[in-house]
Parts: sequence; structure tokens; C-alpha cells
Amino acid sequence: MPDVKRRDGHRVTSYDVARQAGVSQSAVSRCFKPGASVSKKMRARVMKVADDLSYQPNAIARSLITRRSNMVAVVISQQTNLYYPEVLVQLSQRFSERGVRVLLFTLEHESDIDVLYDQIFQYQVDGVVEAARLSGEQIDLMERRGIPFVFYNRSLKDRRVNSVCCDQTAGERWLVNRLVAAGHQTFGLISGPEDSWVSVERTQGALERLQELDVKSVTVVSGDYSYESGASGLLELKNKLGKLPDAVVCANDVMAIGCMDAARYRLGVKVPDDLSVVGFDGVGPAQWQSYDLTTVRQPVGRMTAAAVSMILERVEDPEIPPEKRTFSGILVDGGSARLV
Amino acid sequence: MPDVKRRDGHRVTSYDVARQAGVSQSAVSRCFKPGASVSKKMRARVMKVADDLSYQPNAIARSLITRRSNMVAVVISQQTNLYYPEVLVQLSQRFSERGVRVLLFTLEHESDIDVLYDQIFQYQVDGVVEAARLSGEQIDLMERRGIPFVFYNRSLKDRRVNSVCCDQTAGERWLVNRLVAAGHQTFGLISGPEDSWVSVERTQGALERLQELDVKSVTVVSGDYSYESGASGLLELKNKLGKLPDAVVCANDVMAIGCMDAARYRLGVKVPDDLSVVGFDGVGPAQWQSYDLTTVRQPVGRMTAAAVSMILERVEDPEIPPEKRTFSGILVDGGSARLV
DNA sequence: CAATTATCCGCATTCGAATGCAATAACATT
DNA sequence: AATGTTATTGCATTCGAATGCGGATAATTG
Repeated sequence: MPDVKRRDGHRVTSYDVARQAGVSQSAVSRCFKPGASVSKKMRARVMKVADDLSYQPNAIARSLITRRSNMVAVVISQQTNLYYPEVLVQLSQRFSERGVRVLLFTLEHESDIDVLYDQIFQYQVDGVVEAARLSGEQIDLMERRGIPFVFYNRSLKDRRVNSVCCDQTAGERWLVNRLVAAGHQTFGLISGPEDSWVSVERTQGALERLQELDVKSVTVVSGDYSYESGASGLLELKNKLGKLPDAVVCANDVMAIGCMDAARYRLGVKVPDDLSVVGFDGVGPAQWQSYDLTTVRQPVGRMTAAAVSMILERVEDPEIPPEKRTFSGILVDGGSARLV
Repeated sequence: MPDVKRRDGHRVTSYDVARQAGVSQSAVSRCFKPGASVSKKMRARVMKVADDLSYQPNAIARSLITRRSNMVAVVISQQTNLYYPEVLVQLSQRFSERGVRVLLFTLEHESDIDVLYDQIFQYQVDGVVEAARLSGEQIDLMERRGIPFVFYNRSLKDRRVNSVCCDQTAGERWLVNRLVAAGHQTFGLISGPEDSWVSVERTQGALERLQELDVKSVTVVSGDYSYESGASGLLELKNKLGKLPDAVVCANDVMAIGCMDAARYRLGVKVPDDLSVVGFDGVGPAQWQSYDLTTVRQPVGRMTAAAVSMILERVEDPEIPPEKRTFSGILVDGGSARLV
């Protein structure tokens, strides 16, 4: 039997609309479902009332019954890197266009990740975009839950997982080629954090190519993607070598910028005349005239689009096998490296 | 009667755990609620099974009955401004510490905001942090729904709403004071977009103080917060004036940086010797040695903390009246302005 | 006009966890 | 041993929308 009170707290439900419009709750529900079987008369009537009561279907209740939350988790660590915010905004925008919301998970300490994953699952997200590090067991966990996920700029060689990456290796090789061709002989590398896949790939790529080209003098120091670590990296290189290298290859743009500033303002050295510096990512500030960085720009637009569609396709059809998509970077010839 | 099949798709529910542990579903539910009345024997038993089945309570179902989603919407526009990503990350972190998730809404075009709000309500978020523009009717809408919301760096004078702001006016006044005291006489202002409250406040603040100090030559051009608009703003100022002003006050750091670069690299002018430039925000790149910007840093940490607690307090107790909290900026004496 | 089909609507149930209330068990008291 | 207390547990219902199924109505056809 129908109860007396309704509209308690204040929430308007489909029942309220139904009663007011003199129809059944199911009718109201159908009116809000695009392809449903409803006469236009009914729809008009219901919509009118819905509008009057400013009724909005409750996505939570809907999720419960449809087993689709229309939410996707995006996991991000790495605030240091100026590059991530852009990725985040783009992902959000693109998901949004497809009617999917982004539930944001930021990771301060790597150790938080376990708690985090419990949270992610609790919220019944339809998929996960993973722009942070993840251990093998965590991947197992994800897979066991059957939630589609995509790694963003992180790939595990011996694992059948979805990933979208920029070709870090190729990018570095290109940079090295250019530098060597221009006659640079002594090289310094400033790597990122050791547990960053991106950093490892980039540094490896550069080292490999340097070796292939038979460059003798290569010194590596490690940074953490920050401006400061780029600056101190250069000083450290100078210390180790006893002099400055001809060229410094940095694992990201921000460090390259720190490196350039250190060269100019702490060592009084001219870039690119006395020192060439290259970065990676293609963040906004890299193009600022003070830096005009030679770098490899990640095709963020394509990459985020790829991540989004890979997830959503697999939400529709979980049988689609894993796929790895690797995009080439875009070579940006700036003025921070002597490339004659 | 108990049905035969369970564990269909693969989701493990509290019923599965209950059956396996030989207890009732309510018992399982209680075991997952901190303060609930359960014997330790029961809890141990249930938790064991829950662990075996890797059961996680379904937050969606919980939200439905508790009428609390533990999700908060954060609405952000303005990618141009390097300042927002930091705000976003901090909000996310702080909410997360309090067990609340951030549902991200990015706004590309202002016009999208209507659709957006429907979405926000559908997801039954417990609160909204609003870092975008919002019209009066939209506020009415929010209020009618009874969802607590806080404006971040946006306040409406004649409205009783929650807001967290940095004192834009005071910051600008301070900057102007310094510049005038140091003998600058002709001023250029580069404002932000006209529909940005922040920009209006800042520009107004500066203009006001300049007038008070009886500065005669003040020229205003408008930008859009971007690097490029800072650069072109300077050129425009030069055109209008027929010469360069002594000082340029930019509505944000990124434009100030663009302005500095234009001065140095397009006009060949020395900063701060021939031209002083100041910004606002205190973003990371402002501190880079190439710029070393004189600016006012927003106390992002305090501001985000304030926003988070203001929301959560009002989720607990909707009766708490609206509050406006204004934080003073932190004055950063950089090298981009001559302040002798 | 009857027969057939298509269209539309409502009933009843479902999703998964939370919770008030009542029943029971465990324990203490005299 | 009888009674009173308190700590646990289970039952039944609830949150709000979606949907399969059968029935009612309207449209189409012969």
C-alpha cells in the first residue's frame, strides 16, 4: 500500500513524479531512458512534471540496479611533473563527453596504494586509468575483479595488460642522434626517480643509443623530476666530471629547465653555446622564450583519447583482449641545444 | 527462500559472506561498521570469510540507504592558469584523508555549466567545491537542492554563500605600494578575462591604490591569463603609450612571465632595470631563476584545508550558516621588480 | 466488424547494504 | 533457581530506479 509521507528530507524521486503525473514509477523511469517504449504524450506529461519538481534521476540508485556506475577512477601520483595536470584535465573532458565521470585518486605516498585500491573497488567504478606505479600483485588484484584498466605511460613487458604509452626510447634515441650528429662528445644524463618506468625507459634509451654511437663519456646522475633536482643534477655532473659535459639529457622538461637555469645563473654558462640541454614531455613552460627547450612532446591528446576509448570499449565488451598502444613523440627543435 | 545461484557476474555481496560464515547479512554489515554492536568472535569470523572471498562493501548500495555518497564534486575551469592543478591535487588529498572522494568536473566552455549541474546532482554528491564561475540563478539552484557548497576564490558580495578566498585586493595594494615607493611612475596593467572575479578584484585593487597614491599614468589592457597574452599585453601597452611603462602589474604569474619574456626577448629590455613586472598567485615557475618573480603567493594549503572543512562541517550539520573566509596572500619579494 | 498485430503501460521484483525493533543468548544478582 | 540486565543477533524493511512480463489499448488489415 502506498505510504502517506514522501518528499521527506527534500529529495524528489521518480515516485513523486509518478504520483504527480498520475502514472506509474516505471513510466517515469522509461521516460528518462533514451530508447524506451513510451508514447510521446506520456513523455511530454512526465517531463513536464519532472521539470516542475526539478527531478533528476538518482545516479546512485540507477548504478545499483544496472551495475554500471558510469564512473571511472583515475589514479595519479607525481605532482612534481607539470605534465600530469594536463593529462588529468583531458581525461576528464573526454570521459565527460562520453557520459562518464572521473573519480579522482591522488597518491602521495606509494604505500597508500593498497588502501586506495580498496576504495576504488568499493565505489564500483567501471574502469581505471592508472597513471601511477603498480606492483604485480596489484595488477592481479585488478584482474581478478574484472574491472578494465589501462596503464598510462607505464607498461609491463611480460604482462598482458592495456597500456597507452609514448615511445620514450625512440624519443631519447632521436635526441641523442641529433646531439651526437652536432658533435657533442661528453654527455650528462639526469634521470628521474628509479621507480618511475618512464624515467627508466628514457634513461635506458639514451644510454643505449649513446653506446651504439660509440660515445665514450657518459655520466649519469639521478633526479626526481623537480626543477631543483635538475639544477643540482647539473652541479653534480660538473663535480663528477671535473668540468661540464657538452650536453645534458634530462628525463623530463622541468629538470631540463632547472638545469638550464643552473647553467646560466649559477655557473654563468651559455646555453646552448657552451652547453646543450634537452628534455622530454613538451610541457607548456618548455616553450617559453627563456627556455625554448629542445624536447620530445608527448601527444597528450591522442594518448588520452586512446586511454578513454580503450577503457570504454572494454566496459562494453570485457572480452576484448589487452592491447598496448605506443605513440611516437613529436620532436621539438628548440634553441636549448646546439644542433648544427 | 534462499535462491540457488549467487556469485553471478562475479560480485561478492554481503549475502555471500553471510552464507559462507553462517550468519545473517545484517551481521556482516555491522562488522564493517566501526562503532557497531558485534561480538569479537563474530567479527573475527566474518572478517576471515570476507577476506577469503575478497569482499568489499559496495559503496553505491551503501550510499543509497545512508543517503550519503561520500563524494564531493569539484568543479574547475581555467586550464590556462597553472595554479589550479595544485589546488585540485590538494583538495583531493585532503578530502581523501577524511574518507571523501572527489568527483571531478571540468568545464571547457562556460555554457556547459547547466548540463554539468544536472550531472552533479544526479550523482548525489554530498557537497560541491566551486572553482569556476557561477551565475546567480545557478546558485539559487544549488541552494534549493540543499547541497552545501563552497566557492573557491570567488565571492559574491550580496550573497550569503560559503567562500574561501585569497585577499586579492590587499595583495595588489601591497604590490602597488612597493612599486610606487620605489619611484615607478607610469604603470601598465594586464588584466585577466573580464568574467573572472579574481581578475576583476585584482585589477580593481591595483587601480584603486594607484589612484589613492595619485599616480597619473595608468594604462590597462586585457589578457586571458595565458603566457601569450602576457607577452602581447606588453606590446599592446607599448603601443598605447608610445613607450614602455615603468612597471607592469599582471593579473597572474603566467602572464607576468610572458610579459618578462616579451620584454627581454622581443623588446630587448632589461627586467627589472628598465621595466618592473609583478604577478599574482605564486605558482612554481614564478620562482624559477629566469623569472624570480615578485608576486603574492596564495596560501593554497590553508585555503584548500578551509574549503574542505567548511564543506564537511556543513555536510554533518546543514544548519551552520554561510561563512566567508579570506586569507592574506604571502608577499614574495623577487627580482622582477625594482624595489629600491 | 472481427481478427491480428503493434504499441504502450503497470505490476512486481531486483540491485546490495543499513538499521529499528524484537528475539535470544549470556551473564549478573539476590 | 528465578529474575533482571545487557550484549548480540536476526528479521524485515528501506533507499530509488530499472526491467521482464503480461495485460490493456490502439492501430492495422482482411
